[in-house]
Amino acid sequence: MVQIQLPDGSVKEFPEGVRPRDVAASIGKRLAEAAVAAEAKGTVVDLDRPLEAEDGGPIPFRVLTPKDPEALDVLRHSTAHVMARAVLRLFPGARLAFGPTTATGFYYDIDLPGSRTISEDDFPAIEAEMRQIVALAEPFERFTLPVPDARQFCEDLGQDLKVEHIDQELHKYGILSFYRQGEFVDLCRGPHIPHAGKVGAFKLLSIAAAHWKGQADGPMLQRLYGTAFFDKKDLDAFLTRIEEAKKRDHRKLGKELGLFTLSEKVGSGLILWMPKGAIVRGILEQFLKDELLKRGYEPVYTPHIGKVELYKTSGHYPYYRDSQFPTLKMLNDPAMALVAGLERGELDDDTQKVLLAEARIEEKEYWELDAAGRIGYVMEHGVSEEYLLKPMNCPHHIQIYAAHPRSYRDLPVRLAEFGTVYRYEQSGQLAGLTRVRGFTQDDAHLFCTPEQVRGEFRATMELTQYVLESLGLADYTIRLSKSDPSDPKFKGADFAVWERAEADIRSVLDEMGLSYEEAVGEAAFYGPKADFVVRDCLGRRWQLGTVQLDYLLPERFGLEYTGPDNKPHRPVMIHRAPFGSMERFMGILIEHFAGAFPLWLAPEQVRVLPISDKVAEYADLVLNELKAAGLRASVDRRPEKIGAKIRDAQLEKIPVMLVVGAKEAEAGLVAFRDRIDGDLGAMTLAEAVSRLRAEADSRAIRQAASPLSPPEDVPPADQGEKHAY
RNA sequence: GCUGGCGUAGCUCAACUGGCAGAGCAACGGUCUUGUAAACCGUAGGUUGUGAGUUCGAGUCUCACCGCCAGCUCCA
Repeated sequence: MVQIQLPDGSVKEFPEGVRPRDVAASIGKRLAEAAVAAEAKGTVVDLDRPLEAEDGGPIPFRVLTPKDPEALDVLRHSTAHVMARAVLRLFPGARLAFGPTTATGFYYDIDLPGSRTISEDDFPAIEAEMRQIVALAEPFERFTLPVPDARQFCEDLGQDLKVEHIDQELHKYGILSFYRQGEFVDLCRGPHIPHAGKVGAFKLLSIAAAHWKGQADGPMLQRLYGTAFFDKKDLDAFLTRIEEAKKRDHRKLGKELGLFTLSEKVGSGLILWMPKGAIVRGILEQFLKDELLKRGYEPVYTPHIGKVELYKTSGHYPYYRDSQFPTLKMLNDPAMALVAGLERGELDDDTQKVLLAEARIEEKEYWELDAAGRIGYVMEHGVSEEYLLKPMNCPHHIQIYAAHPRSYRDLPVRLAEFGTVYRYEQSGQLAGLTRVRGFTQDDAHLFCTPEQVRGEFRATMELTQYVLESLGLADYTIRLSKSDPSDPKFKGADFAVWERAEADIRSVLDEMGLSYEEAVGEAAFYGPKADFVVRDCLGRRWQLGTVQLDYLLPERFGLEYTGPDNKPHRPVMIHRAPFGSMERFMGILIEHFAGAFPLWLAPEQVRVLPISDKVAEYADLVLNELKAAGLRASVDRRPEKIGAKIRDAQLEKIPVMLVVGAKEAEAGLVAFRDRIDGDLGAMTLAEAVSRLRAEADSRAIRQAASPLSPPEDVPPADQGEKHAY
């Protein structure tokens, strides 16, 4: 007998091998009809999967219906099978790779014969084929085979990617499961819905390429994305939400609202801040600067370039060579003379010989080259100085720390700078403000004693939380990024030190009561870190604020302080940036507010709207009062009707409009119109000003009730692979 | 960097299978003097991303390059 414990706590007995379907039926007919799958002992299983007795007492069990989120996941995975089946019908010879679900749908990686690709034009045909399959409502039938038979079976099906996967990964499981649906059979862990008829609504969303098993040098597969729901209404709501989310895209809003721009003539990934965007960014920077001064930081300024040796010492240069702009090379004087002479073609061999010697250039290879080759050779070897656009600020700040002897009494030293750094990101990776090639970090480096580490780390975490909360950004997760001893990135690291650092961070996070996920291998090469991760309007995850613990760079640069024992000690460094990058943060903030910044951040806070130019003089008076109160204001003097002026101000997302006509001019009033609450009626100018000042000074955040909940998360691939075979 | 898609006026988009590059909004000029989300009339605006090629003829077809978008890989 099998003992089954239902969600209400009651325990029922069934014969050995009873199927979840039977259990559901024993509870009620409607439940049995609605059943999609079941959860037994915390695992989601098919309705036909026999349940076996356990030693540990009754099996916790519940029936999953379309109301349960887990059921949606099962449905989507089954829909992925339906899609794969449709594709195999339309493209005979296609080879299947992986077909997992994601938080919002599913995809299947497919290799088409003859390097054919799928395009969106193929979607209607695939969807039509899928509809036919769904209409047949054929069951998903599970069967198992031992590895050798399973391997042969896949080979017979011509699914050699599956064969490869069995050879490399799955062989260790001994027995593998398959699901059959009509003529279609797929190696798959399951579980699945009982039959295809449960698929209420589905849609293919996009097509893109993906590498087989995520290996950059592996073959490219077609990744076909789709989503499915039990109910068409849910699908429609999902699609509407995607459309709404796209309207928040910071790239679209940034252009519409004149916040920033990009120019092909300047270069990809290089942001040009326009006046309105610069105001918002400037306010954010000032907000943080004020906060840092309160918290004992000292502002510093450092240049945009540094000698390449500096970054060789820090270790950044060798590690990130591929993602840096090339170095700036300065030639020594004789080398420059040599290049200039060669370009004019007027140097005899003797002169060249003399200049080569003066430039300290090895001449053996030189003479084998033609004139152009010689110029290149000299430019390569006659270098006196080589500079790098700084890819991060720490080495400069370290030099400030090291500029004079430090006592333990001076620590912690907290050096802060909005430092602009340059990284040559891969072209395909650039995206609006969120991934760029030049950006400004709200950077600071803390130098402290080992005893101070935990306190300083906690203080910086609290600062970051304060900053995010001040901006109404509550929807973030914290990621503890750790080392990975098997990753060459951490080669030569002292893992005893790393473990201590990771334990320090973990204990601070626990002490603060913060929940976090741990990410192995995500650490910086010099230390573990706690990252604040937020999502953009499309659900993509971005790292914003970060707090990083570093025992390595103080070592590499030989930093010291004198301890109470009058002996030299090594300080510990904390790298931290609450906003992360100003560019990325602005991008996220634009999307967060949908471009409608709260009063204290809005580029234009108030617009005075005269009813006609008969009150132009009064409008100017109002404007001057607003400006005198430190508010960013303008007057709309266009010969338009008031309705048009309101509409335009509303579309520009200006927080407050002050409408003035003859009535107001006569009585010294303004008609106060709020972007969110609408017409609030007439009030004195003084009243309006104090109201505005109060809202701005309190940094209040009011947002129009948004029907748009944040989009669902798109999980990292490793979380999405639960149906990986 | 890789795979695929897309580049037409400042913006949003038209232009049947190759056959005279167009509209709305914005801009500019004028009329109207306006009461809480779009007044009316007119003017101007283009080497169709760049460069080659095919063709009597290219926005449209081919190739290369540049840029953007999605995904993959990467991300100090």
